[in-house]
Amino acid sequence: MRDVAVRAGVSTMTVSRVLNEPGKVSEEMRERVLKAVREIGYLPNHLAGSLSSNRSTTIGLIVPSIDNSIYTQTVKGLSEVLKRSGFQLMIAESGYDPNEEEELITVFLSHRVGGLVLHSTEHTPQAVEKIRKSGIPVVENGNIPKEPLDMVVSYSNRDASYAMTMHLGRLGYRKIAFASLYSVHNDRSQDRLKGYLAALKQLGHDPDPRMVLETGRGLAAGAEVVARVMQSVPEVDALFCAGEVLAAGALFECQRRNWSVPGRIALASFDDVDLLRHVSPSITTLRLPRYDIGERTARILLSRIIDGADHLRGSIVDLKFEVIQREST
Amino acid sequence: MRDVAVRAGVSTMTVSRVLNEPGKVSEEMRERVLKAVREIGYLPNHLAGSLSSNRSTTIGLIVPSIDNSIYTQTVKGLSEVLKRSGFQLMIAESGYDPNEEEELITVFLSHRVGGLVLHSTEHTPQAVEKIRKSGIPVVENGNIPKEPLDMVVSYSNRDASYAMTMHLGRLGYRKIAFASLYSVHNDRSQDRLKGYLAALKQLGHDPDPRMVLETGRGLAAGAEVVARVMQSVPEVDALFCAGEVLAAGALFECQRRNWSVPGRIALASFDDVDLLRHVSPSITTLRLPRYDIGERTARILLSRIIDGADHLRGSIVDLKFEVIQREST
DNA sequence: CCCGATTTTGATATCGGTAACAACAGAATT
DNA sequence: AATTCTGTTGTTACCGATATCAAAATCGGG
Repeated sequence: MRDVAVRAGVSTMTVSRVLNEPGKVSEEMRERVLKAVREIGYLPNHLAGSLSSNRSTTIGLIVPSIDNSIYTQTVKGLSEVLKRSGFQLMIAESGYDPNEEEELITVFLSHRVGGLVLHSTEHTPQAVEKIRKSGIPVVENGNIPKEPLDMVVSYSNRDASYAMTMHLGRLGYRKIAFASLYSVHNDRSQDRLKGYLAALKQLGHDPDPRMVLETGRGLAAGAEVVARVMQSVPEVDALFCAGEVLAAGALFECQRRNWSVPGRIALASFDDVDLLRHVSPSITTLRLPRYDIGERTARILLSRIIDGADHLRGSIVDLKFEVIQREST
Repeated sequence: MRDVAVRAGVSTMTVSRVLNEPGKVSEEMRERVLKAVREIGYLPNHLAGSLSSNRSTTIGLIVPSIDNSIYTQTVKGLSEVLKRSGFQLMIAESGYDPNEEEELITVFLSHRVGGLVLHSTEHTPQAVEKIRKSGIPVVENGNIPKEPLDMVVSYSNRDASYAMTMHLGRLGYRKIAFASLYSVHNDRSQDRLKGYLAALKQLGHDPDPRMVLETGRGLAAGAEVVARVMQSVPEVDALFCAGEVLAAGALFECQRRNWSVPGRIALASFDDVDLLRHVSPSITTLRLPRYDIGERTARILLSRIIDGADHLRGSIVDLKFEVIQREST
């Protein structure tokens, strides 16, 4: 930068101004400086800038696992909006582990990120403490927590699950089973279960522990879960899989075993991915605002950081979802 | 840091040493400093550290699109290895556009990343120039380019495509069609086509332009492509889809139209994802070392950055792939 | 027990910018 | 014409760490 300043015959301060607040510099200076910048091929040093101004254009994002098609839509939304404002994303995986998450938060804080986005809504007390102390804005994304850290942009897992279960009930299914990922350290799964149970109650169905299943990730887990429930409760007539991979796995297993869907058993899913629309029968599911969550998260974070919009502190954005009725129910 | 130093009654330099080169500090000092660090809850400022030492623990990664299950495995490999060495990943999407890529490279350079990982192997001349000038290590990931920028960790798209086409030929298929994504600005597609054509030649089949198809992304594109080739060349007996989404889309379309697979038409895919194993018929495909690519990329980059392993400059790691024979062929 | 070698610690400059305020010129006000 | 205001540019200090080299402490050997 010094070189640019010398070449343009101005002070470094003027160069800095041309680059950051062009309005405050006269036409003539601006051109001289920009010319020098071009000639030298000068690249500003963001590290120095952030250090000096105590402002950072980096946002830290922690997702449970990067290779999950669900998060990628949100990441895309985030990334696209942030990029437009010259912000960058630092991404890390917590592997569904709150301690790992805490570690990553520490790393991001020491990188002095301007904001944090957390997909999980379960954190260690130390993590909460560190975030509070840092004072940077945070958005939680994966659920609507009881005690938000700061801002929240999400849909309600409970409400979505409730809506789908009610939908199945209204379609006339009497024995609706529910499958989700293991719910330890996963309040999304827990809330989905709550929604299911609340809907059953509303429908006047009796909950049956044999029809509430938990399993791991992957298509194989979906296959396993549908086989399991068909065996233990032969009269089951619908299976609501709280996860699109589980649902797809369940469908493939039904096809293999020649269980007609929805004739023998109806299938419903959580989250709308391309796959569910293209299999036959196409699968009834919930459309969740994954991309929007990313977009809104970015916007609200930028408002806080750039405009200092302190009135947004603690705001909760509960985005809409939709039940998509298809052939599988 | 100053606070810590005062509290421990030492100089900031000693604090810095305790944190970065504990071996060079006496037992006693180390404990005093660590105690003070804990008491104050001190978080080192990475920005300041990087600026001062001119070393960065951030790696920039540019992928064409984040929401592509193919890249996520590589990202995971990268991320896991980097994390172990305390490095962070900055991720951005180029949207398959070299100009956008150049822009992002500039941004990353101004963030003073310690290294760059590019999935694309096509770059603007300015991008190449900037990278050269910066002197930081770079790994290209998506293909093995004719003129590497620096290091390469990849498999050969051409060889993989050749291998699968030969495999189909050896299985006895006589009319093998080929479908890929649009090949403009996409040398992966181009190389896959080359491999296909080379194999046809080797097999003594005549290439037929009606059997070389290009299309967009998504399951619908796969459906469209199989319908198109069946109509224009009814005697086609195999379709090699250079992309796992295309292959899945093609299979679903076959199921819908009751074209038996592989009886009426065989299907082969590129890339091994869980889905292809679980559909019926399961789909013959190529297993590519996606995760390994990430892992190796991270390792080689770290060697360059931490150990200054200059002999690795320009090295090319050509990773192995595998043909997975399944029910669809 | 002293001297040079080695290890440990500290003082200072610096990394590349920006904040804060000072200096100055020309325009507007009185 | 003197005064105030406004807008532009420069000066200086500092952001929070590390590199470098000097100073102090420790050590081993004659």
